[in-house]
Amino acid sequence: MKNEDIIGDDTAKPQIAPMQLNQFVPYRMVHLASNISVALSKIYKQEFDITIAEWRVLAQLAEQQTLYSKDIGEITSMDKSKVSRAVKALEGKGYLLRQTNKKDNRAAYLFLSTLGKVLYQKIAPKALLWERQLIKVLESSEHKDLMKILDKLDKQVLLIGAK
Amino acid sequence: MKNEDIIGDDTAKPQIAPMQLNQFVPYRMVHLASNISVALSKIYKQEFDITIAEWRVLAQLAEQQTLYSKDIGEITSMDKSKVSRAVKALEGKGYLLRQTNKKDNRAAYLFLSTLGKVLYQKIAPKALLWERQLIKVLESSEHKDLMKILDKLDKQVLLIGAK
DNA sequence: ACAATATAGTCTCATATGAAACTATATTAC
DNA sequence: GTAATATAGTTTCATATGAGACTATATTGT
Repeated sequence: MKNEDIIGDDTAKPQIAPMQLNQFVPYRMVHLASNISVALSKIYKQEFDITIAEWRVLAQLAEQQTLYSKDIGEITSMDKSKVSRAVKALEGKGYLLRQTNKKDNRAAYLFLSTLGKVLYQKIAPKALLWERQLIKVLESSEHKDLMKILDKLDKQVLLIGAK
Repeated sequence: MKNEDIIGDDTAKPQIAPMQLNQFVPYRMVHLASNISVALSKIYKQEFDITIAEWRVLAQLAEQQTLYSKDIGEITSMDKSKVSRAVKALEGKGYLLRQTNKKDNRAAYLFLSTLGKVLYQKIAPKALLWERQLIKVLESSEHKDLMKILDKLDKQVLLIGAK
C-alpha cells in the first residue's frame, strides 16, 4: 500500500518525521533490553525449560553458594512473589535445596543441588557465548564504556526513581 | 542476622564471591531497563493515568502524525494484541481517532485528537526532564557513546536473536 | 471470475505478574 | 512476661500478557 492511499494525495503523511523517541534514552534502553530478554529466554526455555526468573536464582546461587530468598530478591530486584515461585519451581525440578535456619525458623537458606550445579554449568557457557556474539560488534573500549555507563545509570535510577 | 548463624561457623558463606552476573551485559541491560521502566511508568500512570504501551502509541502518533496499528507494532516491537489494546484504550479516553482507509477496509489510520496532542505536550516535557536527570551523571561523550552502542546492539540483537 | 493465499486487526485463552493479605516466627518496648 | 511491631516467605486476587484462533477484507494465480 502506498502512502498516497491513506486519505488521498493531499493528506499523505510526512516522509521524514522527527524521531524524538529514538533519542530518548529510557525508551532505547527498555526496547533493547526487551529484545535481548526475548532472545535469551528462548535459550533458557527451549533448551533447558527454565524461566528467566529461575535462571537468575540459579545463577545467583551458583555464584554465592547460599542465599535466602530475601537476599535474592534484593540482589536481582525481583519481588518476593516472583522469587518464591522461582525457588519453588527450581526445588520441584530438583535443582535447588532449602534448609530451615534453626536460629530463625521463618527463613530457609537455599543452595543448588548437584543437578542444579550441572544445569548451571550447561547454561552458563551458552549464555556467555550468546553475550559474546552480541558484544562482538563493540570495540573493547566501547564494552568498557558501556559497563561504566551502566554502573552510573544504575546508581542514578535508584536515586531519582522514587521521586 | 549474622552469616555465622546460617549453618554454623564452619560453613559460613564466602564473603567475597565472584559476581559474574554483574559483568553479564544482557543481565545488566535488562535489570537497568526494568528499573527505568518502573520509575517512568509511575509518572505516566500516577500523573496521567496511561500505561507505557499507551504512551508509546501516543508518542509515535505525535511524532508521525498518522500510522496504522501495524506500523506502530513494527516501530515499537509491541505485538499486535498489545497495540490493539493500547489503541482501544486511547480511543476510549478520547486521545486518539481512527478512520478506516477507504482503499483498504481492513486497516484504519490512527491520529491524535486535540486532547491527545495536549496530553502529549504535557507528558513529553516531564519525560524529558526525567531523562535529563538520569543522564546528567554521564559525560556528554558518554551520552554519545551510549547512543552509538545502543544502535550497534539493537542491530546485533536482531541479527542473532532468531538463531 | 474464482480459488488459494495473505493481511489488518480483534478476541480468546492459558499463563505471568505484582500488590497486598496472610501465616508463622522473631524482636522490641514496657 | 506479654503486647506491639517487624520480618520471611506463601498465597490470593485482580490485571497484564502474548500466542494463536478468528473475522473481514484484499491480493495473487490461473
